[in-house]
Amino acid sequence: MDKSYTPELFEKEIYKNWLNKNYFTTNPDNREHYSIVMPPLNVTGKAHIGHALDNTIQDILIRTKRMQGYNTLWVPGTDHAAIATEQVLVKDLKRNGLTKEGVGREDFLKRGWDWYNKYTHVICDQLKMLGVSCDWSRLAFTMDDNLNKAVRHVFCEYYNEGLIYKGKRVVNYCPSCKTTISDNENVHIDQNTYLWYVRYPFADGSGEVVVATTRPETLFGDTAVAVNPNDDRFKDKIGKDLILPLVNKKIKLIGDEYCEMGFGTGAVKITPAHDPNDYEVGLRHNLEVVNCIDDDGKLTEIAGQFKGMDRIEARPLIEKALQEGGYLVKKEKYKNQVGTCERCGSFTEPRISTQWFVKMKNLAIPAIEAVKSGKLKFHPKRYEKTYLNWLENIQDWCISRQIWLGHRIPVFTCANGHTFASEEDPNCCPICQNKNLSQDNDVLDTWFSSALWPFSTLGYPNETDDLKYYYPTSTLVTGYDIITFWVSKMVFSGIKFMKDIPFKDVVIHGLVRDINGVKMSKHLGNGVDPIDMIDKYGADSLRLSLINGMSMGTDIKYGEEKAKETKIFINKLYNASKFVLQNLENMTFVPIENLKLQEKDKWILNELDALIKSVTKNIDRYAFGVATSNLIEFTVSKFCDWYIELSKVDLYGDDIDKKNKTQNVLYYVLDNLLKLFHPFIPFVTEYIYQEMPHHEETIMLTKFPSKLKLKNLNNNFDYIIEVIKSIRNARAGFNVPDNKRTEIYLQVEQNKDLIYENLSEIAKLAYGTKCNIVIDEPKEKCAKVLLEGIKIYIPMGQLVDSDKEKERLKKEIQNVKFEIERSQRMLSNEGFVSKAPQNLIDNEKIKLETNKNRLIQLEKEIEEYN
RNA sequence: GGAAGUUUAGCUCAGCUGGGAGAGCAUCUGCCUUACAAGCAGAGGGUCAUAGGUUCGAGCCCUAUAACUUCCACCA
Repeated sequence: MDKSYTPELFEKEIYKNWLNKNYFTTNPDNREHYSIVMPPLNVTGKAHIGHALDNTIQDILIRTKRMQGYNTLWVPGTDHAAIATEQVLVKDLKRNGLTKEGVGREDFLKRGWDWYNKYTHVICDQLKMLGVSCDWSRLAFTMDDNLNKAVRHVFCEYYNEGLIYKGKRVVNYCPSCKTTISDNENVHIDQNTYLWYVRYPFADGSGEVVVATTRPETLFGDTAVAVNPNDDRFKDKIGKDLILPLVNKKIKLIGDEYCEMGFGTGAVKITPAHDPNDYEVGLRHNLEVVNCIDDDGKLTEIAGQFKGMDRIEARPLIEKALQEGGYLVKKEKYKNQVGTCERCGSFTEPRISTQWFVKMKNLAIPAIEAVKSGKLKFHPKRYEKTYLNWLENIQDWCISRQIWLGHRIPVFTCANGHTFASEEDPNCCPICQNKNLSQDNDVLDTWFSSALWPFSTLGYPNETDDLKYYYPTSTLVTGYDIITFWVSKMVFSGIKFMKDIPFKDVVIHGLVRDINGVKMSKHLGNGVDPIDMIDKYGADSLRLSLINGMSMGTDIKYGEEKAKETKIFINKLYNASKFVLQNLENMTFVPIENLKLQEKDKWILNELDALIKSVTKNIDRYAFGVATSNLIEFTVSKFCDWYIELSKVDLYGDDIDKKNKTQNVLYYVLDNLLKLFHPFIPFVTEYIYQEMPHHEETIMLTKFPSKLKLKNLNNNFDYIIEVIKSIRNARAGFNVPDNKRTEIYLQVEQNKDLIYENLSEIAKLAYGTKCNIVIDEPKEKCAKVLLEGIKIYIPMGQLVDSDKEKERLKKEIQNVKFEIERSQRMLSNEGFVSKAPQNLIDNEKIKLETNKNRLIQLEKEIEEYN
């Protein structure tokens, strides 16, 4: 082994070997299954740190379950990310002086496929660097033939059941991406703008109505002004005609509850084409729908002189025109929220258009029930609220997008006007056999295909063995940001088409933010590149740094420092392993249960047993951050700081039997520790494991440690640790440098066997040359340490300062007195004595007794100084 | 406007069903002890946001308050 941990020397090689040996590939058998479908990766570029987190968590689960004997399947996959990819391609075309319309749909789609073929392996290779143990032979893509088939099948099922319909709705439209976007993709941001007060005169000259608006450019699409029917100010004027400023068209003043009485001027302009509420009002009052903004976000003909201008840019000019026409009453500063496109950031326009929808009400009901009944669980539980809240207020799902990349809506119309959905591309109309067919131009929302992910990747709509065996999957791991986007859609789709929920546990993690808690973005350049971290610190360091200390569902502040710190820890583990391996020469392997263990051995095995329990428990409850903290704590503070140091006594000693015993324990503990660590840091554990004697082919297929079968591990070796620590403390109190070793004298009253067994250990770890058992106090000038059942003398000649020593004793007396008081207070509290558990009370009594004895000793001691 | 989360050492955060406050980094002191100086040993540092309440006992449960963060929502 190299001097220190150098992951770049072995990570790639190890992964290649795992792949070659097909360890990740699996098929149905008679074991219990554990399956996960990977949230599909967007084929738009590089993996980001969120991918690293999400996939590390999944890999931890898969690797643990695999070692625990389950048939573990992890299906990887990619998503066509229609809008994002289309944008990139359009930009690319533009650079070459082309347009998508220019090259045509067919050619454009071909370019899409070229893109996917080119970039799929980029992101997959990056995941491989992370060490993910998914079954690459099953890599799925949302536009694969089979997934395509699933999408069309599902669409037709919905369609034929009447759950899909075409309708007019006001939807969010991004003029820059030139497509409809879902409510979820419409991001509201705060905006400082103005409120324009505009005068709408009555046609008969009998005064005016003033309305306030934040969007004067939509004025051209106004087809009414609404007031509250109970508003005395306007009551009798309802039904009269108003003149629409600039357009000089007559529109009606209508009464509608939608207009709140106390709000604003009491009157609101109604633009059915460009506001969802106004559209509703329009329906109630049979208003005309006038589009004044076109597909490009430009004003239409109705805007007269402003025709062809961008809606936002036209604003100041419209304001000017209103002013000149005497229509502008005033303009005041105003703060409100506007919708922007999640992808490109441009202002979105609510817009009336014809779209395809899925009726959601009935689909949502069983999806709600699945969570409420406890069949489907979220971890942490609080995210069930997000999920339920959304489903309980569900709106119909707009599934059509006006782009080309993606699954084209399989609805056809023949020359005779028959419309039908078809799973296969049809030759003729099933009603009239007419061969002149045209297909709907829109494609489906990408979430339509990802909604089917847990079963489409397993072969649906075919009834495959995979589907029978692995569905429902076990766990879904994802961020809280797509609970509504994706998780909920998979649940109702699964229930609808597979008659069962798609997974039993949903594990929600937080977002990875930068070290200041700011969301990482290209724009800010504050992103941490996971590949960069892997290059610098190794994949294991990246993985562990993301997981350690994390608590599920809350955001992580992440900076390079964390990977750096983690690498230092892994180096420690690496070196401890190296120490063990270097000292196993001539070891006679003995099964641990056949060894006659020493107290220190029992102690470390006891600690190991506790570790196994807590790691297993915390993985089961998805508290990975706690599991790794425990592992690290054990490694550093138990194994390295104590057991390895203690082991040196026997390893370097003359007693062959003791040496062999210690070698076996070291081996046993390291072997278990590596296995416990493997799911979290797979590479380095495999690397070290391969250096171990008696190893199997790979650590990843070994059995995950379970509770030790050893008996009688209980012991009080902690007492020895206390002895050693108190000697170190006493020395430090006198500023004795660590390299100045002294003899140590012990007056032993209790725990004699334990102490005698560990005399060399105490000497070694407490900077002693030797421990001597004495009956009487030594004549030399010594620092004294008094513990329960033992008096320790450290001869330090000139270094001992009686005043200092007295100070130290005084301080100790103070502490002990405080402890005694505390115990007495508790034990004299009747409530405590009558209600607290017995073991607590007993403990307290013992403590009180011990401290009382100690106080007597200490006081005697200080007496001697005086 | 509705909802959720966070608030613990100088910094980043752990702390499972309530039973004497923890880690890492940073700081200070001493050590190149043959696994590791990317290290070892020791030390300092916290009215667990505030105010009440429940309890024999509260970082943890309840109620208010404050600050920050996030999600959802069509208010001109």
